[in-house]
Amino acid sequence: MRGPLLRDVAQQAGVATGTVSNVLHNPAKVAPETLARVQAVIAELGYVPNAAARQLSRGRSGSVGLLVLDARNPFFNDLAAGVEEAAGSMDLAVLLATSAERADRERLYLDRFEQSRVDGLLVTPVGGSVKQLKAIRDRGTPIVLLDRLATTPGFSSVAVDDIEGGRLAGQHLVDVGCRRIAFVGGPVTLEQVRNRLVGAGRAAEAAGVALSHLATTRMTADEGRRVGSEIAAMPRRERPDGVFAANDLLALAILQALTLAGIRVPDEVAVIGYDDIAFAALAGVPLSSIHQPSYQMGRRAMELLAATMQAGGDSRTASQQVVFMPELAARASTLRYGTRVRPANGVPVEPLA
Amino acid sequence: MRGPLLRDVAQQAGVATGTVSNVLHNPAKVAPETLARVQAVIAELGYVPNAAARQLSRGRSGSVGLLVLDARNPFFNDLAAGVEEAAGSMDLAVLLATSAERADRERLYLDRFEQSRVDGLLVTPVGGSVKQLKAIRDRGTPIVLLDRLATTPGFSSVAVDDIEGGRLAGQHLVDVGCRRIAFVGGPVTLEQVRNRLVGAGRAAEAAGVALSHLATTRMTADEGRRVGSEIAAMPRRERPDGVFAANDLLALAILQALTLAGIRVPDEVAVIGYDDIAFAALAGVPLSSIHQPSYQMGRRAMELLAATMQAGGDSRTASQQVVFMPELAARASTLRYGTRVRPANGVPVEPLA
DNA sequence: CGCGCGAAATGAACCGCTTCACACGGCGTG
DNA sequence: CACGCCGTGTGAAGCGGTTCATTTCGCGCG
Repeated sequence: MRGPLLRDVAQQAGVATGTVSNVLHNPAKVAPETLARVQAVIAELGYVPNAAARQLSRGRSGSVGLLVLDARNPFFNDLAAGVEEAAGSMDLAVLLATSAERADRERLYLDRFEQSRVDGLLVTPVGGSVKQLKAIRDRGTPIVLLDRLATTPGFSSVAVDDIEGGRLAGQHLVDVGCRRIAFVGGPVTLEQVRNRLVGAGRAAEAAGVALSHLATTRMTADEGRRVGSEIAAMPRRERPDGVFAANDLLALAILQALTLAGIRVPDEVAVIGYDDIAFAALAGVPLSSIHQPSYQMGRRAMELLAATMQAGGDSRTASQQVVFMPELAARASTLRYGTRVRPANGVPVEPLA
Repeated sequence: MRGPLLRDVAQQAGVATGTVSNVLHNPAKVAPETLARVQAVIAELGYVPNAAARQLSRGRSGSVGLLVLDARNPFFNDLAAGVEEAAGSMDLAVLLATSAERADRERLYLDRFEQSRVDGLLVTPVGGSVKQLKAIRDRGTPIVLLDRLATTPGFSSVAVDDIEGGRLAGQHLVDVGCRRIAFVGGPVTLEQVRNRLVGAGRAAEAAGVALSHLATTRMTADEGRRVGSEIAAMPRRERPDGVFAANDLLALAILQALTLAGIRVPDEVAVIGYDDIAFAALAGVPLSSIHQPSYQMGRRAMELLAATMQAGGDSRTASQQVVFMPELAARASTLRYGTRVRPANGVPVEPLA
């Protein structure tokens, strides 16, 4: 039941195996009529090259591994699309895997990738596997860290400035007149959460506005609903008049809980999220959010990786850190009547449709 | 710069290559102390097996290919998660790719998968590549079609009954008192859209209710907004009092457009979507939808594929069609005050093979 | 004491392709 | 006319594992 081999094609066409190989990869090096004949035989026999054999003899896989935290998160989907796009134009295949934020799965997939001899690796690290990453890199596989600033020297990375993102969100709430801001998110073991909180804190402090932190155990809709109801249940004068949620899923759930409780958004409470997923703009009250150029980040990361791969063979190239700036996408959930908002850096403010 | 090979490990540990291979795959066949010694050397040298070489000599890849239409669609994310879960428990790796509904990409990835000698293939066909799929199957790779009933004999498939889903949605709108229903979606070249429309048509007809079709060119938020505004702009007596959108993205956009235009949902217009994505329940007015057991579909498809793979080697097994039943998820966007809705039928029905 | 047996280890043959040193005319050039 | 070169082909030597028939050895048993 095994299919025809390259040597079967060669025999059938009356040429050497090397010639068939050339027909496949260097058509220019083959005389026109030979080429035609061989191609005909290939079609006739239904020959399908064996990728494993090719990889083995070539010594390169022609693919890169992409390990993300959560395949269901739109942010990572966009990121992956960007990577794929860039990889495609370089004739590289992308192997995608999800760690689901679990260290054991991260280890598993990193192992698999290394065994597959990927030419490069793009990783959003769960954390804790720095050692393994170093080992892989030291064995010769270029690695670019994603969505996390490389603290460890020797790694390149593409990330977005979460502190600045937090600051933007906090400043925006201040700008629309909030005096008691609540930051919702957690666990703080997540670097992103910490940084966004820090950024918001700076903006609040600078404006002399109070900032509280309502912790969540995870960033899910359930947790958002819970916190939303808690906020709604607070006595009016203690209640925050501005909520900054660490991601859009939380924000949307909070928004819903508040609305259901009869609290007017943005008049009584302004709400802003983070990530600017497609559904943010689709909410009943369109949700303000912090936009990250996820697609571009993916592209850029892949380009950076490619550069490292080129140089990587022999020279120890300096690592690069690319930091993207997040942007404010202001929508109805924060834009109170009569508020005037300074346009954020470059970004079109989108008031109601 | 090349890493240590299996034979280096063997030499260093003073054993034959076969023994090292056994240490890796049949530890039970190796004497305890030899095992320990070899493992120590492996760790010391940082030996990483070469997957290509292993695959070449074993003749199997230990992986399956999964080709979906759209990686950004939550439905496919869930499906993929189900596949991955099932595959994981069978020690199979999943290679994921997106055709983006483009026939050329479908061809490309099918080729790649076949060249990688995947042990099986799960495909949501774009359409038009039936021929290629047949060829691949005839060359010996088991294939299970996803989210589409296999019309071609000889293919197994896992799908959901879209006609029934359409009927459920239509019936629900009838049940909550709608007399003029609009179906929104397109293009009708998509089988799913056609079937949902047919199902809705049956329910409407049976109840003697009018059903119109507002066509869209694509199922995107933009198109939803457009149609939503059009509906809002209609004179009241012509306006539908129930809208069934072919997916949730459309539905959410319509919902938003109606709300923004000051039309009360569900009182003036009831809205129901399809897919029951996570964000449906998070909308300002929680969106009713038709739920598909995407995760289970993924699991089941993988199991079906595994069964085919087992049998596939020699016997020509009968193909199986598994059809899941969609379920109504009734929420605020259709539940008018005082309406009584018959509970939807309980459990997914799987007709046996 | 000789024999058979199972546990442990061996190592050469293969898996299917790419590569590359080399062969073989035919042709323009000095 | 001899030479070198170029356009075409050739085919054997790897690439790095797995497999399996075979060898080795210690031990219980008649």
